[in-house]
Amino acid sequence: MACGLNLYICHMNSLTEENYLKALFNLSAKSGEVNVNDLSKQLGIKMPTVTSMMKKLAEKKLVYYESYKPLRLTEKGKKEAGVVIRKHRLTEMFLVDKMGFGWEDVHEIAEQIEHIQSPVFFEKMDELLGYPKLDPHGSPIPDKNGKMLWKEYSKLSECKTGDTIKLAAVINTSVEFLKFLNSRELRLGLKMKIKTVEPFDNTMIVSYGKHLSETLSHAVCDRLLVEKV
Amino acid sequence: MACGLNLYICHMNSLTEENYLKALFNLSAKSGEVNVNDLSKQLGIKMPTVTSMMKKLAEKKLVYYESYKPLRLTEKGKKEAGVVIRKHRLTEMFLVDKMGFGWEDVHEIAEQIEHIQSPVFFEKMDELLGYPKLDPHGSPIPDKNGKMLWKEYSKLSECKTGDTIKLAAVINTSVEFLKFLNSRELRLGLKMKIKTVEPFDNTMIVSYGKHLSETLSHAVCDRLLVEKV
DNA sequence: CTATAAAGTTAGATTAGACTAACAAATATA
DNA sequence: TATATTTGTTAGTCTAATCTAACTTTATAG
Repeated sequence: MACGLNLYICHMNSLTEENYLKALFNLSAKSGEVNVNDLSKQLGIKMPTVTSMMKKLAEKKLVYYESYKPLRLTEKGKKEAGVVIRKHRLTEMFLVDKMGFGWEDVHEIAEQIEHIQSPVFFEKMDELLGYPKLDPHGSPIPDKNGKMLWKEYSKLSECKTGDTIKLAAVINTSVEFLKFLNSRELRLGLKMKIKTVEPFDNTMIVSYGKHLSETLSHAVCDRLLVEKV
Repeated sequence: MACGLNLYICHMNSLTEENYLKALFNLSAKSGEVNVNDLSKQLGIKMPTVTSMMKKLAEKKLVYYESYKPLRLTEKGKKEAGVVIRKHRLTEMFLVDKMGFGWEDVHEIAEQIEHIQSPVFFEKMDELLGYPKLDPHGSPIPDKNGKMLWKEYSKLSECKTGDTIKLAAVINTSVEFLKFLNSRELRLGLKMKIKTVEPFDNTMIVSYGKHLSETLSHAVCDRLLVEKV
């Protein structure tokens, strides 16, 4: 046997396999083509290990794998990755909304809870949360079939002076970045106006809430997704 | 490295080791002396595997191990087992009180969540629950140092005709038993009176709430802990 | 007090998932 | 185009956790 948590019938993916699928899914969404090297870096696992796992996942019909070619998830692989991401994002939402954690503190915990094998557990979360569509960082929560769709957002960095926009999602979810946003009282849903864009470094001066003139570097603006109002 | 969830600094116990510690702790509490064979049966793992794990845990100063002698946890082992059991029972309490699961449905899920490595996660649970002392089955929740103490309960099976008692805990927490108790509306905290004890098979006839005359087999009464009123 | 049964151990094999070293293919650069 | 760099693969090693087969020790029953 040996199926991770010796509780369930085996055609299940191990925790390790789930992490490969998830990483591959996320990288594909971000950068189109994904190489062994990308995945290796993303997971902090050496390339030969990644190669051999790809062969294994290809056997299980979860990825298409051909030597020296880019990696691609099969439909089955996308679905299973999507389900893990669903569990991750539902968990983040639960931790923030129902347990009072800050959005900067939930990733690490969700990273573990996403591997819990218990459909009812996540269904209950979903129900208690009122079937949310987005996680605390504005990323969409895939449906039960792992299907996920992003709304069409723009980057704040692409907006123009005079635009009025609403903060919709963060691209980077590192603790440091989120703490920075906290320190400026920048939250999702916030309406803000772009007062100036410095032409030489693309720094923006924006106003929102009590903040009448806040300066945001290009690095920051490039990591914020917004909806035009 | 390879420390289970490659997130934390290593002197940590693996999920597998935690399961051995927990099983040993629980068996010791129940039956005094614990043999390799007992632990083997409890975990569904063959004896040679148990022997080798005992040697490993002895290296880590978590158990005292001598060939052919009964197994015993060290103080350190008791503490670490206690902490896992604390996480298990806090989780069960959370699942019942905060998520609306029935007491018969929480064991499997808690069995997985108990291995989550995140002190703040369990501290938050504890806080949201108001620092409970008992889990949904009436078992004590160990403190942060893994220290646990049972109140002095009697078995219902040892009570006499005419006794008035309060249901305090269940010994067996199998789904079937808990569903049986549900079907009779038997819940912890319930006050009941013993009307008759059949002398030949120790069946009891009891009354409580709307149930004026309910018959409970010895097998049932022997798995219920009660407080005398 | 032996003989058998039960419990425990040793030795060796297996699997998943990781690694390094060495080689091969693809890509970029001079 | 030739060479160097980056990327990818192969082969082989390692560890944790499991197993089976065979042997040993302790307990049990005549």
